[in-house]
Amino acid sequence: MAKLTLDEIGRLAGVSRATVSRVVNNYPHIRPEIRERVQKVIAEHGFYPNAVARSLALNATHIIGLFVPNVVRFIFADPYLSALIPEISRACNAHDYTPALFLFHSQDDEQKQFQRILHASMVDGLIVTADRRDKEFMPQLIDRRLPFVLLGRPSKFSDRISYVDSDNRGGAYMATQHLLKLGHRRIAIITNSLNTAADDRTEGYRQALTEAGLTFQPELLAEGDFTELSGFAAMQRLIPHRPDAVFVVSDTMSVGALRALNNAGINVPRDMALVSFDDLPVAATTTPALTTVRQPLGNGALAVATLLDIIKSGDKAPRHIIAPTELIVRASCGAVQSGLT
Amino acid sequence: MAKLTLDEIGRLAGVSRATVSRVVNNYPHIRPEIRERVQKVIAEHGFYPNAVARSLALNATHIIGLFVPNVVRFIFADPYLSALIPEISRACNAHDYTPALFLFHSQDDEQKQFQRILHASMVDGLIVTADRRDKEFMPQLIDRRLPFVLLGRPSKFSDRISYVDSDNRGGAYMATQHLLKLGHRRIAIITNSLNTAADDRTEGYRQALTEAGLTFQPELLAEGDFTELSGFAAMQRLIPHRPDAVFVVSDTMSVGALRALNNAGINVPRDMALVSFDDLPVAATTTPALTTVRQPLGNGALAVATLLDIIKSGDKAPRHIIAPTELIVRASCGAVQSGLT
DNA sequence: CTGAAAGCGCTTACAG
DNA sequence: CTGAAAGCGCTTACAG
Repeated sequence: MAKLTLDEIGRLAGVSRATVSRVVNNYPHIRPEIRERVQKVIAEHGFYPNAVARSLALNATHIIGLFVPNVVRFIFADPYLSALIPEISRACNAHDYTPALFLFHSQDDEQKQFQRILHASMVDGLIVTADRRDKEFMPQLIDRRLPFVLLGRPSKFSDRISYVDSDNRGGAYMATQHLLKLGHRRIAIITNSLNTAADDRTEGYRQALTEAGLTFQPELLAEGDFTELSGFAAMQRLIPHRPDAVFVVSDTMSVGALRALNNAGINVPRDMALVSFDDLPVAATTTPALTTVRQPLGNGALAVATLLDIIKSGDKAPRHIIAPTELIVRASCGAVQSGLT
Repeated sequence: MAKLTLDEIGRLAGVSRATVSRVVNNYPHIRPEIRERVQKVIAEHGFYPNAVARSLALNATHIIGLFVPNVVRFIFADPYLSALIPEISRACNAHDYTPALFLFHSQDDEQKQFQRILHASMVDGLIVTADRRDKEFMPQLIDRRLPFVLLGRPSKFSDRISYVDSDNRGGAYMATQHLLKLGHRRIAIITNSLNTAADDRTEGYRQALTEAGLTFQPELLAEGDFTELSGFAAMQRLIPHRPDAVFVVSDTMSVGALRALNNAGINVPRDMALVSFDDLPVAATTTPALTTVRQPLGNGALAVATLLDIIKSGDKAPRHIIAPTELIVRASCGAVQSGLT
């Protein structure tokens, strides 16, 4: 079947293409008999408006881009992206938008394509995952006035950028406070300095310590890089310093940490309390940590909703969404405590 | 900066928009001084052709869709999609195509969007992941003449469809033969009937048994559903039948199988040989099976290449790509045997 | 309520 | 080698 156009449908129904267009777009003021005549022709012959022509006329494509600089970091680290992509897809489907992928595997990729994405008008907006290398992109993105939402707190320009972030500081604060309430005093942290999420979690940890009258002990902080292996190594470095509890800023690293504890014959939770921060909106298949901070709402879906709000309202005022976290206490007490901070 | 058009660049350079278009598209027969004049204007003011207008004029969008019916199956099963998506993205980037996602989370999603994808001309082609529910889509896809490539062997219409598949039968045959050579005779299989990949792997297993003069023992076959947990349960059902080796048709299920063996105090590989089939093109972070069948080339990249070949050549003759598998022997012998079948 | 016409920003056959 | 013009398939202000 050849693709039909508005013109041809119009001819078949004995009306102009303008009228067919109006029928298709549910424009209200059309004589009922005309509307029906057109609808009948469409039902018989099938008609699907050409999306490209529509986009050109309306200057909007209904496509939003997922822009991920530095993908490699994710692929070899944790399943963040794997959870994010289906979530964004789902949210887009619900709003009749199509997600396009701009995952950059090399600096080369980035250079070559960023300008094109920015200027070719093929997307109505962008969801950008935060990365240390943000800074290169942000000024241009801001300048271009292309609607976009950052996933994660930006390290710069926060007042001029819309973003969706987890309450990393609050979650880490809850986690640490939980450990303090259990009576622990030598609470270690496995963290890193790869993104603002880790920064904020470290800050929440320190804040809880300080408020409890404890001073931060540098030897109880070990850095990883979000991989399981780095969690393992970090825990091994911590063990000699005899922590009685550890807060791990990512679930994947906590798998490694747990293994290191097992290897050392340290039983969790009997000999050592462990709380991890779960990045995944979707329930992870295996959450190894006994107690975990996680986030009930998916940031990806929030980002889509925020982006579409910006696109549709035309109001570019920056939105800052901080999604609440909750503490899931497993093992002994088994209760689920939920709380906003 | 306002977006410039061909017309405006033309005005600035004192030429027609046709000439600017030719310069931008590297049309050869242009007087050098004119070309330079135009290029200078473009360099000064910046110009990025509007992708949508271009698509309309050329009747090609340079977008290809990744069409995944029944996503849920993947999300809760194994990391197949997580590996596939970045791979497809990468291949698209390399060819200056943009991947769009059509992941369907519900039957509703599918119904609503499939027709639109098919007819709206927003994609130049589709990569479709094979699924038991293919049959609903295939006839329409074929009818519509939209170029597409199936990832996996179709259960129907194979002669009229282009597809990229792993050599599942060959790989399973190799795996089983390997176990036979090691002297095993009671070789169990953990498989399922969820897709043709599993079917073909089961067939390769049976073929190797038959050629070795063994008869297939139904009690040595257990079904799972690609999840780790199902592998665990399947292994538990097999243990009473005292296999001396087991071939697991997916890596994820083999993790579960391994756990069941551990629980039962059966040591791998000392007391029981285990070979798994690794679906992941990217080296999996943790391949638990000691010996594994895997595939060096990513099917996603092959699918992109095949699809673009169809699109660009205009030749719709079905392509059937069977990617070779190799047996990676770990543990004791440690050698890597590679072979086509 | 409906149609003719202009416009969205490109490409390219055609004429010169 | 270059430009005027038609065309891609829609939308919508304008006129009636």
